[in-house]
This record gives sequence, structure tokens and C-alpha cells, in this order.
Amino acid sequence: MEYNFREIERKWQAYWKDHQIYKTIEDPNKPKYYVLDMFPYPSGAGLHVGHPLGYIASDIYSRYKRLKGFNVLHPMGFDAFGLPAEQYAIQTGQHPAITTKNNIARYRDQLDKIGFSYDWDREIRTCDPDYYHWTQWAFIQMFHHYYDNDLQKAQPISRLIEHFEKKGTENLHASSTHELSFTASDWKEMSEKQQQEILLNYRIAYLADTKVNWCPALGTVLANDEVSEGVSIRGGYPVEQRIMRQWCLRVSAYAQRLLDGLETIDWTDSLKETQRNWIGRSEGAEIRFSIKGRKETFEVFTTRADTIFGVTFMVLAPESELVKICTTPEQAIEVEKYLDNTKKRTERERLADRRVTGVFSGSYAIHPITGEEIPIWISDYVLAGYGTGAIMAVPAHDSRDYAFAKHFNLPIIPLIQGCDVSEESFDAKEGIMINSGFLNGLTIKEAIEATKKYITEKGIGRVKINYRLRDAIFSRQRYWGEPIPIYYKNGMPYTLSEEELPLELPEVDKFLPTEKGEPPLARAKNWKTKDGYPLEVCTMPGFAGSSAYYLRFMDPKNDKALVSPEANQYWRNVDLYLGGTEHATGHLIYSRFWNKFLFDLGIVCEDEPFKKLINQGMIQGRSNFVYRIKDTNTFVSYHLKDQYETTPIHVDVNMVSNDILDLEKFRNWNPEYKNAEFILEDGKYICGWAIEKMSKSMFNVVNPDDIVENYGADTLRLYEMFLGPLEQSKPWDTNGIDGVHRFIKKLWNLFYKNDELSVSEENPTAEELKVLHKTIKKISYDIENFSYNTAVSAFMICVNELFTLKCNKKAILEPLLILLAPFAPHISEELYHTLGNSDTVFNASFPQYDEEFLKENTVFYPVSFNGKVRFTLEMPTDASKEEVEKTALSHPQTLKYMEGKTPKKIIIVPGKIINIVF
RNA sequence: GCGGUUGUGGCGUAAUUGGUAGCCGCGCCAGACUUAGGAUCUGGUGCCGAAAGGCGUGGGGGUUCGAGUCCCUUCAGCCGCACCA
Repeated sequence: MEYNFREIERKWQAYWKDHQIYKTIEDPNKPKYYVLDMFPYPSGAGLHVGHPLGYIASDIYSRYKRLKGFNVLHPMGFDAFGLPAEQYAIQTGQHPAITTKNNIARYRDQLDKIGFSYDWDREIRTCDPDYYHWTQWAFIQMFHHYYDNDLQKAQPISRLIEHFEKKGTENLHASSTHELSFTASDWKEMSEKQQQEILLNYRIAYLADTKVNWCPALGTVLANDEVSEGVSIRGGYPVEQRIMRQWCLRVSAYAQRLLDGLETIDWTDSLKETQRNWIGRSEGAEIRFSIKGRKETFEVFTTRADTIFGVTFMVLAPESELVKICTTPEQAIEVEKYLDNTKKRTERERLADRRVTGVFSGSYAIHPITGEEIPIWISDYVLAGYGTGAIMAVPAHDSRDYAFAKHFNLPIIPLIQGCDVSEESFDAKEGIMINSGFLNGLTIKEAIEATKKYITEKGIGRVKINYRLRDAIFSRQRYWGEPIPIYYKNGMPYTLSEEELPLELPEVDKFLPTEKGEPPLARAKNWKTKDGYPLEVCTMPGFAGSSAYYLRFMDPKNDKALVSPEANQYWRNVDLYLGGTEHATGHLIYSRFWNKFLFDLGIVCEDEPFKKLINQGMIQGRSNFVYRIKDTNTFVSYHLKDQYETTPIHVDVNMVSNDILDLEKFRNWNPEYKNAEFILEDGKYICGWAIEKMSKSMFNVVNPDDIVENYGADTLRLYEMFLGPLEQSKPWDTNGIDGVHRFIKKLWNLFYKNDELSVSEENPTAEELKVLHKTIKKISYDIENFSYNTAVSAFMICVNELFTLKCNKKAILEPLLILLAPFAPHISEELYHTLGNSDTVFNASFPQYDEEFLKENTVFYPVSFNGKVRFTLEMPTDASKEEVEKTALSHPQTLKYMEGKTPKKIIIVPGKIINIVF
């Protein structure tokens, strides 16, 4: 029989579906294992060959774990809300729900062809009301909680109100937007509206005026991780800063726990480092300065408290509230001018053009230790959003302060013994302090500690930890997202009751803002509560739906809760999570935050959602080029191109094979090339190539459907794994796929001789057993270590060796099929049944290797002289060191290489190597 | 600038963790079967050299009997962060 992959794959995919092989239920008798892929956003372009890489890897692991006796949860769903479908809707009028549904169908079809073991009964779509019910529910919980810094835990708002009623803000240690201070009686005298406004300052989901990234082209605000270098990541449209009243999530409250949690999880160092970076913890001191002639004081944050004696000026961010206070009438015009100028510059311009700019405020600060007067300046090199928006400038030891001081001719006082600050600042954190009063003679490290102690004791400052992590802005002025379950009464936000969920996305006539500039939901008819209060018109951002989806998979049909305690306690958290690095600072921070919040509420039993995480590398494209001779329609083959002046042109890789261009296809590709002429080499047109991103514009996109059609899903799966280490980026080159396909056919031919099934029941030989058990050992090790490329190579070696041995014994081939089943499920299932089994191969057990079969009688020693290997020596495995040495020294070859000299030293590593030094 | 990560044949890669560098494939070369080959099978294939032999894991240095692997130094690519005080 021929290996007919089309028929085999169709047959077993249907069988698995009909017999519900992948249906998963909680089974207390088996250990659980949860394998999750980062679910895709179903784009209109469909999957290319790079997308399934991680899915294949996780599928192999899932099937392996199952064969090892685990109850494996391996679900899949779709991150279905998002901008592209909405942009498409604006352009074409097609409802994003329809676009999304079609795209999902396409994705599903493509995924099905590859033969994954997903339990599709658990499929979730974030745009499904039954799903976003629980996204909205979580938001409501966040609204009704605040973060207690003492307990390091979310607490009900009712507890906060109690505190206010008893003590006002006294002894309150809660995360907040602004530091507030009021008494219990102040609180009681406030109106309902005032109280609500105060509470927003503490809620974990809160409404506040914040500086946002406004993207005019998309008509919405974007989160920090959705913006890069001043443009939106989706679409690349310019983004500007604006102050707007927005929903935010108090992620910053969890900064320390997000940081600490990294120690407990098995992620790569680079990813943890990226998150640490993003959280940006810095330990320092907050020091208070008074303003000469005024009662107001202000604080600055510094990590270099040791440099306090080197402060020669202060700098305020232009947006700082202190600017008003510090500006003297004499300087008012100058300051006004400067503020106007900075306002006109966008964030991008400020970053691109690092000119030193600033203006003197007219006021002086009083140095808290020396009592000296220090001029207060205003400059946009100080960021309003970090620390207190004001700094103490130490030009001798900070390059930014140095540049500023040089430009405005301000004094520079060196503080480190022997440092030279005539040309640049000395930023290094090493040396002995000078010019620093009581700090003189201390090392920097000692001086930092001494200063902290001093300012704390004298009450002029305190030790402070700052985080770069900002609260997440949660409003999007868009249509295609989860409605926020909020209504407004008296201008203040209130949540809908849980019974009113899900708040379904309403129909609108157009997916555009209203004439008044309100978001699209403002177009909806009757967008108000039954009592007539207006509902929130913003929707949630893209990361909302993906923040807790891994929990929903545990219990996807539950209409009473996000996840039942029973399901959650069984599945706990994700054991293995696979996905790309692009989510390092977005999804992977937000979902950890979301999970920790639910953990505080006792909804989930694990503090961290993803125990182990692997980032699969990107599959790059391999582009092909033709070379057109300038101003002609003639194309010259690669090796001849240097004889002409040519322009390289991308050609579709699908009409190139082994870098040889199909001329006929090329001519028909584009009318422009209809009459193209070619200068060939050896009768062929050879294309040039380059490794680039896989994208439509490079014409290097390879569709998995085509590969499945031509080679089968098993070949695709094996080849994707064979390309190289999972985590590494590597180019896709369809040319190499034949090798893997040949391997599968060779495996097939172990079973079939001249189209006849030929499998023997005979007992295997020692040699055959050795081949099998060597392979079992290697495959087990490789799967555990996600080294799938070497596993595929081990399979090839195994089949090559069995082929040489002409082995067709069932006792060898059957375990081999079980080993291979996670990688190539279809052919394994087919041949497993061919051997007479009636149950699926995935109900078998993974073979165990037996060291007994791997024992060798003899070992080949490489014999080297002064480190150079000259020949090998076969010795019995159990030969003693002395025997080996004796045999080696008396070997005729040894005499030749010794050139009559006496050995100085003989190194023998049993079973490994012999080295003779002379 | 800071941090992470990777440098091995023409290409993708491997190396039991300090012990024969180049496994497994692609490509290429030769041969077989073929009307044919972008099919299949067999053999060869790191570089230089006719061979003996020499050289060889980005470069330089070191430790060691022995280094792709450890240490120092340097270069290059990729990724992340970046006026974060």
C-alpha cells in the first residue's frame, strides 16, 4: 500500500472527532496537566506557516503528557475583539461580528487540518456575551475594591468607607491616585457626589483625568504597550498626549507582587528581565525642600541620596503643579513663553530632539541640610509622570543635569575623590565622598545609607520605592469591545448589578464617533439603564478579554461564575504556556495582575497564572528575487547579474522551487511580465534570496494549507519542529521539507514491502532492542526539554538504523509508533491500527526505556597524543584503567606516534578517551 | 546608554554539559534504474592539499593533558527598555 496521507489524515481526524478522543473532564484519579497556547486574534489574512509553530510544540507536549498518564487540559479559543475588524467595518460597513465569525471559521479550518488535540467543546470567544459577562463581572469587582498596602491585598471598598468614617485618612495605607488628607468629620460632611469622587481615588478600577496616548487616526486612546516610538503598534498611526477622563486599573498597586512573583515562576530570564524592566522598581529617598519665602514645600525623589551636598539647582517638570507656586512675577512672562513652547512639542519631538531647554522660575529652594539657597528651574527633561515631577539636580554626577548646568552656566560641585568633571559628569556609583559634610570619607554605598538615615531621623525625608509601572488605561473610544458595566448618576459612575450582566454590545448605525465626538456606543438607541441613567459609552481594551481566559477554559460553560471553585482547584493554573515574546509587557503583566486580584478575592487558588512559559521563536520568511536589467523587461539569472545594472524585485516564493524560477508562472503572475525575457544559466533562472519578515509585501508567505495539501499534516508538524530549537527564530524554507517527508515514507516502508503489509511477530534481536531503547531514552529526554528538533533527528536515525537492520518486528515498531504519535499523530494512529490495535494510540502508555538493552560490550577509545586524536582503540567495556593503558601503549600505532619518546603523562577517562602526553 | 540573547560547513542545525567538532536534514557531486526527472535508490561531501598532513566553532588572550563548551577581552547581529533622577 502507498502512503496516502490525504486519506489517512482525513480518516483519523474524523475518527478522533467522532469518538471525542480529546474531550477532557475533571478526573480526580489522574494528575492534571494544563497546556495552553496564547490564543490568536483571527485576522483576515489567515494563518501562515509561522503561526502553528507554538501550537504544534504544545500539542506534542499535551499528547506526550497524556501518554504519560496525565489528564491534560488543552483548549483553544479566539481573542475576537479588536481594532482590525472594526477598521474593516468602518471601511465596508460590514459588522465586525460577521468579519470576526468568518475569520474564526477560516482559522478553525486551518487549525483542524493540522490535527491538533484541542478540546473544542471548551472553545471560548472573547466577543461572546457568555464570555464577556465574566470580563465585565471582574471589572465590577475591581470597582468595589481598593488595595491595602499593609495587607498587600485587595479589600472591599466598604472597609475603606468604614475607615473614613472612623478616622478619615489617618493611618490609611491604601494605593491611591493622589495623596489625600481629611478627617472623619470632613468625610461625613461631604455630599454623596464628593464621597464618590474621593472613593474613585482608591478603587482598583477607577475613573480619573490622566495623560493618555490619544491616537486621532484610530479615534481612541491606547495603552503604553500599544504604542511604540510615538506611533500605534496596530497601524502605525501617530499618537499624541492628552489629558482625558478615563477608566484605569490600578495595576501599579500590584507592582511589588508582580515583581516578587517572577521569582516563583519558570519563565526565561530574558522575559523576566523585560518584566522587571517594565515594572521598573527603584529604591531611593524622597527628600523635602522648602521654598524661600513661602510656606509650601515640595519633595524630590532620588536614588542618589549620597549626592545631596552637590545639589546646585532644582528642576520642575513643566506640567508640575509647583510651577505656578514657584514662578515669581518677574519671571512670569519668560515661564509662560517656555510652557507654551513645550506644550507645542509632542512627546515624539521631545525625544527626537534632545536640545537643552529650560527657564528659571525666579524662586529658590532651601537646602535641607546646608540651608543654602538653590535656584528652581523648569525644564522638560524632567518627567511629570515619574517620582514627584521635581528633581534635585546634581550636575557633577548626572549627565542630564550636567548638560543643563553647562548650558545655563550653573555651578558643578564634584563629590567623589579624584573624579574629573571638567568635560562630563561622573555617573559611576563608585568612589569616596568629598565636599559632603558628614558624608566625607564614606563610600557611595555607605553614604546613601547614611543620608537615608539622616533625613529620616531629622524628618526631612523618607526612604521611598518608586515604580515605573503605570496604571493601565482601560477605556477605548471604540465599538468592537466589551461594554463597561457602568452607568452615571449625577455625573458619578455606578456599577450595574451582577444580575444585569452581561451588558450586551448594542447595535449602532455606524461604527464612527458621533458628531459631538462621542464614542460609537453613544449612537445606540436607549443606551441607558431601565431607570433611565446613561450607560458608559467607552468599551474595554484588547487586553481585557485575554486577561482571565485561561480560567474560563477550566469551566467554560458555567453561567453562575467565571470558574467554579471545584474546577479551579482541580486545574489550578497553567502548567505550560506557549506564545510569542510580543506579549511580554502587555498581556503577561495584565493577566498576572488580574489573576492576583482574583486570588485576593479568593476566586482562584493560585497566585500566579502561568507556571512555565516558553516563547517560541519567530518563523522568518525566505524571500526570492529576480533581477531586472535597468530600463528593460529582461531578467538575468542570479550568478550573471553582476554583469549588468539590475534592480532586484521580490517574486512570490510559491513560484520558485530550490531557487529555480518557474518562468511560466512568473509570466502569468503580473501582466507587466507577460513578455518578459530571461538570461538563463544552465537553462535555468536562478533566484537570489534573503531572510526577511514573513509578510504579504515580501511575497514570501507560505500557507500551511498548501503544505498540508502537498505533504500532509504529519510532515508539516515534523518539519516545523525539525527547523531548529523552539525558542529560536529561524527562516522557513520549504525546500528542506522533502527530507522529513522521505523519513515518513521510510517509516511506512518498514511496515510495507512491495505494497504488502509485512510485519513479523518474531522476537527482536539485541541490536534491534538497542536501537529502540536508545530512541526511547533520547525522545523522552528531548520532549521533557522541549528539544523537538533533536527528537525528530533521533527518529530519523532510528528509522535509518531499523531500515539497515531490515527490522519489521512488531515488538519494535509498535513502541516506536507510540513514541512518534505526539509528533505525527495521523500516521502513527494509522499504523498502530494496522498492527491490530482497535483503540486509539493515545490511550496507550508511553514506552519506558530499559538501560539493560543499551549496554555495550566494547567501547571505542579515541587515542590522542598531546591532545591530537590519531586512532581509535576498541576495548571491552569493563576493561580496567591499567589494561587500557597497557593496550594503548603497546599498540603499534602508538610506537609510531611516540617517535621513540617516553610518555610524561597518560590520561585515561574510562569509557571516554585516552590522551598520551610526551 | 542599560539589560537580554545569538555567533559552528553553501543553508537549517547537532555535540551525552570539559573528552573523536560537524549528528540529522537541505543543497551539491558521482553512480544505478529510467524515454524523461524538480521521482526513487546507492555512495561521497568542513576548508587547504595529489597524498602525508595541516587548518578549523566571529577575533585576540588565558586556564587545562584536553576548550564550541570555563575565564578575561574584543567585534558583529537580533530583541527589549530608555531624559525613569
